[in-house]
Amino acid sequence: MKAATFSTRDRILGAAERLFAERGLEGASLRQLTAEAKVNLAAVNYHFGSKDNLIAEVFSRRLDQLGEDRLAALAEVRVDPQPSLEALLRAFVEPALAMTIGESGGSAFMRVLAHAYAEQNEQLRSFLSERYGHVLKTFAEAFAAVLPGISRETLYWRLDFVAGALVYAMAEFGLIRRRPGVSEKAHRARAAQQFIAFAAAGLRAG
Amino acid sequence: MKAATFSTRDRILGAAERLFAERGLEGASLRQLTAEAKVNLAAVNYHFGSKDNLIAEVFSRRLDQLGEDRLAALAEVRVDPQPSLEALLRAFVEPALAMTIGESGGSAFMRVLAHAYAEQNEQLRSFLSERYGHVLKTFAEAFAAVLPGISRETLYWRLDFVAGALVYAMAEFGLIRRRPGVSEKAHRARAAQQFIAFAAAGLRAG
DNA sequence: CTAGGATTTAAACGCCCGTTTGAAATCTTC
DNA sequence: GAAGATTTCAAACGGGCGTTTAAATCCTAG
Repeated sequence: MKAATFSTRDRILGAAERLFAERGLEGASLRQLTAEAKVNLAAVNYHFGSKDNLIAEVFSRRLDQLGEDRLAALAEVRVDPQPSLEALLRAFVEPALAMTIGESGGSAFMRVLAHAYAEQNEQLRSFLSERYGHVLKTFAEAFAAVLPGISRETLYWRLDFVAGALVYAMAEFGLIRRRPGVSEKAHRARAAQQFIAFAAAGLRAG
Repeated sequence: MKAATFSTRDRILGAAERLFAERGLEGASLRQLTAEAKVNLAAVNYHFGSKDNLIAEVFSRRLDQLGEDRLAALAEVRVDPQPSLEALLRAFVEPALAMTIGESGGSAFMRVLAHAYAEQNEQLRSFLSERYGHVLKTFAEAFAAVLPGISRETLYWRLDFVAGALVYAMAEFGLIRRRPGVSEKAHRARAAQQFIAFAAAGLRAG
């Protein structure tokens, strides 16, 4: 545990993500957070100005990365002029899954996101759509191209359902838990496979 | 506004549901709550013992009712010895939708539920599965009966996805908002129709 | 009508919160 | 290695939190 190899700022961000996920944005206090990061209480206000700014920074870091990864995966899929619906879904889902297994936080950030949704914070919501809307729009176009028989309204409803199921699944809200014998990686791979089959069928619905 | 026609206890429960949904279980304070209910601060602890007990009571009231309604709807559908998957889904979805439009709180309680999920409170989670697990189990059996080709594992995954999409849709997290001209009732009916088509296709997936 | 239990009330309890402060320590730069 | 900027630190600030208390009020049964 060489925490000292990370800067104060980075240690705060890491601890913030972990604790926000565990206890929610309001539930995680700066005192808990700075203790976990082994950093002085005042450091948050020194480096970020306020707790709210810290929250915004946590979201920006992750969502910018996730958006880039998703668009990159989509571009790769689109090398094929007529990609399958499943391939498009994979481009959407796998960067999110990779984020939740690749990092120390596990599914932490997805729970932060779920909290944010549940808190119905309008400020945060508009921040998200401003910062991230173009990614969803690009994917919506791509889905529309491979689902020619579907009205725009129906497509948007179904994308909403897909997003809901994905957050729910990735935050591990559901009944299904990873069994002791199964590695987290294998569990996630299974989740992705199940999810893509389910979502593809739902999007294609009669 | 004749608040006085409701008992102190009932006014607390009503205000609690509204505020918990707006601000989360931790975000809503007893001072805000008792002010909204036009009730003395100490009344919560007098009538419920603690804030935690009040939270449990809010969940119990709603979930007991929802569980009963869903099982009643399921029983009705099962009069037909070979009900359609869509009919089973309707029995699952419509009591939930009816709850969110019938009451003053709108989609309030669903957001309370989403908060609870996001908070990953183990105590609450086991409370939910203890109190509510039999309803989900009964539905799982019914779904299994009309989806003979599907393994148990796959069925559980898909039910998880369905639950996630439903909570997400009902809490109005998504991009789709009710348009000014459309009544809430009509909006919900459209949501139910879209959701059932999507979920049925997803459950049947190849 | 009145005694006694149920309810409501105002006030206070100790605790944790986010933020601010000004001094100490640590890095930079010449 | 001194000067100056950056970063860390302990301490304190005012304020909101859930809960408890004891007195005041209301209700009801004898």
